[in-house]
Amino acid sequence: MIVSALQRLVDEGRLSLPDGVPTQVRVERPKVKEHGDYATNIALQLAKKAGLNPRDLATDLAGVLAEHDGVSAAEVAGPGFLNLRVAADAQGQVAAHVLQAGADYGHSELYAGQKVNLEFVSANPTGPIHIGGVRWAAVGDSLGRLLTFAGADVTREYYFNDHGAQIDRFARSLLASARGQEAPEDGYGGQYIHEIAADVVAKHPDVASLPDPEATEVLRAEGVALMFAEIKASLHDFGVDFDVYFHENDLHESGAVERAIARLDELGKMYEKDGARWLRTSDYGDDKDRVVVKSDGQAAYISGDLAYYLDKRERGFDRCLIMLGADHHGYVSRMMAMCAAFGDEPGVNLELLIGQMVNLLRDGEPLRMSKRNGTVISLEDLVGAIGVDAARYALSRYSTDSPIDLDLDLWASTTNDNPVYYVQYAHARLSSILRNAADLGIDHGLDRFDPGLLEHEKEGDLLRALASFPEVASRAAELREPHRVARYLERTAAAFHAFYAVCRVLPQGDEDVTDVHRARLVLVDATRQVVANGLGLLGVSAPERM
RNA sequence: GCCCCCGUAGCUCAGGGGAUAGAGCAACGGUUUCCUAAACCGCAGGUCGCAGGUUCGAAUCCUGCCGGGGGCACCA
Repeated sequence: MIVSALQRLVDEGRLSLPDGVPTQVRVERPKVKEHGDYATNIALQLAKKAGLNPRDLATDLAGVLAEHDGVSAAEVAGPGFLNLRVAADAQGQVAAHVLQAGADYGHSELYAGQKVNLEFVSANPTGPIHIGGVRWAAVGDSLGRLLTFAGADVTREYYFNDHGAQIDRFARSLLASARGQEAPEDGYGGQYIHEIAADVVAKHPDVASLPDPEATEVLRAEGVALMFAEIKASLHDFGVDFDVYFHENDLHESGAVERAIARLDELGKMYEKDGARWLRTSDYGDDKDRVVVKSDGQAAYISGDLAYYLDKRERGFDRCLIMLGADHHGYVSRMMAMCAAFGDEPGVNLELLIGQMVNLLRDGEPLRMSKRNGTVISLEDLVGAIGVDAARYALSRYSTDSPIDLDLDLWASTTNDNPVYYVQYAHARLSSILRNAADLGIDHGLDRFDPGLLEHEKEGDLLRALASFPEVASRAAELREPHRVARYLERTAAAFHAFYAVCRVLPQGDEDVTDVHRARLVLVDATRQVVANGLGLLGVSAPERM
């Protein structure tokens, strides 16, 4: 629209642009509503090229744009901003769009046709999921929902690390417990070790008396299976289910690791030094090359990553996203280098999302966690303390770039300052109005909806909030930032509560039902839908009553 | 020493180059004959860590410094 207006000015000889008319003009929704419904800074950007004063250019543009249907006003403001106002009925129409789209409102085709692999949590099955992993469970799952909403074909994947030294330590810790001995120096402690060891012993009464290698093997296999089942169950209770549980062991047993290394060999990315086989990651920005096969012939950890990445690509994933904690940020450059070594594009085919840590406080003091001593705060502990909804919301509400301090006492006792209730309460209130309307037999079908009746300031605020949901959802998916949805919901809930305080929706007493009541009910219905859609993206429930 | 993240109101944090930097909590003062007061309204609170640079315009982008957190294996 603005492009054609510019073109018209040029055609009429009122404007000359040496570089031609831009094909794209950035239009944004201003933060302050006094600046209209849409605003553009195009005049500021083009003024220099056109040799005009920005305000004059903006004024000319405004004159052309104001003639457009659906534009109620075009104003020049500040140094040369152009603010556009949408006619009231066009704005009110948003509510009808929302109800027509229903649960799909906000859906986009941003990633249509793309297969996305989203790997997250991937905690080792050597203990319960601890608090750090829970953040990725909440954020990762929500990101999965967002990407699906943005049209991607998403596979949630859990990389199940059942190969290597940590599992060995786990098995030895179980053996020690089964024999009533102290946990090994480098092992795991804690109540869960004893419980799992006891479970295995119940199944295999003679396990403690077997020779070490056999006993360790039994405990490893059974213990890992039990631990894994427990992790899966607690994630499920948290509302997080994975499509694929990928076992690292399979990569080693199927020859996938050898194939990945052979592939890199063909590409000339490998060399031998000091009896080990190295990958030239430093050619692609890594600090130094990495050992893939150790001098003792054992595969180094990265070999599993190589094979795993290749496997994902061979399974047809266009984008592989991996969520990692800040303690793994050192892997980013080597993983990206690995991606490049395969001839792929880092940042597109492989993307690593680094999130900061979660710290727990009790009585204002940091809680020290130690796997050795078994002082872990698990997913169940957190959920037991504050509930699934509050936990998921609290963990998703902040940018993953910032560490969060969760004060357990605060979250457990004073739920009042928890924003999740603010949003959920809005949903309950909305549902309540709709229930009451149904009881009164008021029909608010769209055939009778007159969007022009929604002309109160607070109705406008609310409509603008509803209109911005699709953009918020796709932006959150694009930036991999679910917290934007939470913040959006808080803004929208606030707009609704403010509307509710001044705009009566249902008729009072013997009052007749008017089209204003019906129009407001459409708005309420639409708001409920948007809040429900948003909460759904976070995996938080939308209660009908509170 | 090198790498990553952060530094915005008393506290916890939003703010992907724009207009007067926002919200919740905490503090203070109001609002309920009627749709859920877990709400609303008002008031107050700021050198956006510091210094340069780019730009018509910087909390936002670049460089340096200071402060906090995390990480730098032929461990996994």
